[in-house]
Amino acid sequence: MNAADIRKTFTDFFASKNHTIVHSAPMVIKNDPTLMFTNAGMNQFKDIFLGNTHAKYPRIANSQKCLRVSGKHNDLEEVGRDTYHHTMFEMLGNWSFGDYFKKEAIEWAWELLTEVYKIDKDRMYVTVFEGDKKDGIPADTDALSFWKTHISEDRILYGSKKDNFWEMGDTGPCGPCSEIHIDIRSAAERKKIDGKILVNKGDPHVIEIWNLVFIEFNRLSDGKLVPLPAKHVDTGMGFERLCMVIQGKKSNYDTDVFQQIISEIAKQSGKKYGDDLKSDIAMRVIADHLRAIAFAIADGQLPSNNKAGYVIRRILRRAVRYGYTFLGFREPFIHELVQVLVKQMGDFFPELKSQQELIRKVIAEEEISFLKTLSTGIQRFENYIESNNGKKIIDGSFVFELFDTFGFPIDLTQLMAKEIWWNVDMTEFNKNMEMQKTRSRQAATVDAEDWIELKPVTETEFVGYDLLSADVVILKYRKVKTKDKEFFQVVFDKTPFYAESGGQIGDSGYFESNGEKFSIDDTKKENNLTIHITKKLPKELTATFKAAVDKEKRLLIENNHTATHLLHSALKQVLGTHVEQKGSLVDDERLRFDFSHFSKMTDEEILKTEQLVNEKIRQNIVLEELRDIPISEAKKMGAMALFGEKYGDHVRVIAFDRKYSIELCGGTHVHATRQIGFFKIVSESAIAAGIRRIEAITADKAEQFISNKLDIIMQLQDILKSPKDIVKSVTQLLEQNSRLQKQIEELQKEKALGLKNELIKKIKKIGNINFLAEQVTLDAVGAKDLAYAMKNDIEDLFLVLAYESEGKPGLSVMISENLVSEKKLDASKIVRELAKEINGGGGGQPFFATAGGKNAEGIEKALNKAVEFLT
RNA sequence: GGGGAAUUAGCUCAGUUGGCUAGAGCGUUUGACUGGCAGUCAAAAGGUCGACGGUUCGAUUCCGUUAUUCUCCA
Repeated sequence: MNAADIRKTFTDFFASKNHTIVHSAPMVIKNDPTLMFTNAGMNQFKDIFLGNTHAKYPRIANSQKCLRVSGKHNDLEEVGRDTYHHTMFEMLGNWSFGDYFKKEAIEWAWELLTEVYKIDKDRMYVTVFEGDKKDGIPADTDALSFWKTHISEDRILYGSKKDNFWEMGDTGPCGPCSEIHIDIRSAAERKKIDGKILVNKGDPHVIEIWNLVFIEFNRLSDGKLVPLPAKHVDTGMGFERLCMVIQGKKSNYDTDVFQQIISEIAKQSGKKYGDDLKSDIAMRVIADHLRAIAFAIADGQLPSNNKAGYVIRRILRRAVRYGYTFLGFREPFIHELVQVLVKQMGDFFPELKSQQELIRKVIAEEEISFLKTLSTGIQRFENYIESNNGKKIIDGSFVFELFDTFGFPIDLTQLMAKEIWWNVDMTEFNKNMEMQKTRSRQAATVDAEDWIELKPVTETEFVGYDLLSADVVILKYRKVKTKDKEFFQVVFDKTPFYAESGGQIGDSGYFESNGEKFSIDDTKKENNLTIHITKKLPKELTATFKAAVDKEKRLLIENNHTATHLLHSALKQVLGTHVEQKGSLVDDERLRFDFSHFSKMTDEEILKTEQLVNEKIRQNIVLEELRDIPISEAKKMGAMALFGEKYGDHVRVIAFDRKYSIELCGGTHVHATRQIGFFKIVSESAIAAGIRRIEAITADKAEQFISNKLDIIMQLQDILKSPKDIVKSVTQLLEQNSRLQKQIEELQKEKALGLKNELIKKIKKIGNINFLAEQVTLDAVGAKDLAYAMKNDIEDLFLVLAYESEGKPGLSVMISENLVSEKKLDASKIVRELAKEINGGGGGQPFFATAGGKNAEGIEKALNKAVEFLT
């Protein structure tokens, strides 16, 4: 069975058990501060388990794209070294939300594995929870007795809380779990050691294949467990592992999921997979990481310099690094593999296929930039070796700097050091690393107190589409302390405040009761919970409050959000249908829209886009809002969905003329487009390969922008005495100007020459030195110019110039270089001496120095004193 | 969220106890050589030294704030 068949068999099987098959949610997560990427199949159902949302279907099954780069079982640096860990993987799962429980979950898992996939029963073991005295939970005898009907008791093992009790977090839903393990070792090995002993011991060939979680408790913040009214099933089976088992391989990487990619890498590098451990690891790393990056980009997460985007960048860089070190790649190569991946997975994941070109370009760009990072790192390394000639040991602090600041991989540093028989001070390096870590940890501690619940928490009703103020009560609140801030998070039963989402910033405003008014500074969403941020709490918490959104600000935000939709459609018309939204920011000041497009927009294209948007604004198109319609219907209407939508069978559709703009969107919009007034693009730029960014403004901001520009033109016209053609007249002026400039320069030269000649006449010969100390009516720069000019003309010069500018006295001393060396004269020292007379200080070089002071009366004295330095 | 670094001519970058009236290579323009292409030589143009504020007689250089980018940690 090939991988595609195995996947299909899974979904078909659960469909036959009355499960609804849903799509994989995007791998990139928005609106959850605790998670950047989907790391388990259950993520998209988290709200249901938390009780924030109701389940739409009682039974669900799917294959979910997941990404794991850190965590207790998975460290990015370990992926590829073994044969069964991955960054990106598919998790097959089935769920029950308050429907079936342990009996069916166990029965079906067993049926699917043994009867459908025909896996040898003799190789399987299962584990059940042994109970925990501290928590006061008994052993999972239910699971045990269900298992006994399928498998002999000596193949059932007890697991501790660590392995067999699943918790989502410190608090929240949790429960015992039951794992199915499989032994894929050879017969000879199995004879030597009983597979039972190796379960959960890290043997790569005795592995967990399916985890069945039975969610039946809720853990409170004091650590107590209470039974849940509705019990859920949450299962997860690693797709790649399953393929390995069914295809009779010893490594995930030997399955058809990876082999095509690996053989392409082998071809390009001229090495054979299986020949050498190090190059094998490199090929596995690259094959794995390619999948992670490609899917992340397809889901809308581009590599960038922070947060989720940086995680993606690092995964890619790790792949480049392995290719560079172990396979000898010196040129970008990973982007060439994209086509192989798309050929293989593009059918089941159409998002890969539709964005193939973008994925390729983005990866290529990133590869180039990392290869550059490597070469600057090598340069720095070589400079260090040269300037520490023969030291034979590289300072830990230097290695750390190379790593921490310039991103040069530590293992490359070690490799390069080894090649020239140098050592690296790793103790010092690790010390630096440890310091960095503790510093970060300290800064990251957000001290959130427990939620204080005033009323049972239900879903907060959002009324902000229709109302800007509402009577609300507080459901719960908590105090949060960060390093330099302290504030409260408040949850209402309903709210007109829009929580930051989909690029639109959160509303601000206030809530009040009994004449007491409290500002709401921001509104955020956490796990579907709308959180209002305020600095102060009312005394009477149980009162009914009037919660009101800052109306003006909201209107401006709506202008920009609707304009974003109009722009999106306009771009598709002007540039083509390949334009896809890649990011968006909407606030009360401006809108920022990132989209896929491969070349710089021309001035005409920008103009055309603006014209189209403004035309739509003038048409005063009325908002058509379909608040709760099935996603299938929305798609039929042609709504643009972004990065694939999260599961949920009802969505909100926003249309401004169905033929023009129709999008799935949760944001707030104007009632009719004329409110936007005017739309103006202020910049168009590149933010990544194949991605462009437009920044634009609307309404009074746009009006202001235009009137400022017009004002400049009016002023110009005024200044130029209203010519017919401003451009022509300015051009003429510029020409004239440069002509005059040259004349002035000549005149100034003449004048300076005059001044210079006048001064030259005053020069006194003292010994063989040409001495002059004079006051001039120049400023510091003029004096400097003059001094340099004099130096060029007069040999053996000793010149002191004094001047007064802006009421302050200044001195400049210029001494010919030959005098400096022959007579050991030092303008710097001299000027400091002279400056005493004007209550000042100064300095400079031996041949030229300046000083400034406060006492202009002293100028004459200073000039008189100058002659003393000649002897 | 925290730490480090970078930002200098159209491009790639030099420029350390703060003072050499800011430099190089490539590119651009002009001129000469040549039948043309190309090339060689010569010359020129081009810089608010990211922005703002401070210290100083003087800041590209030191300090602070900010923007953008890079990078490591959480």
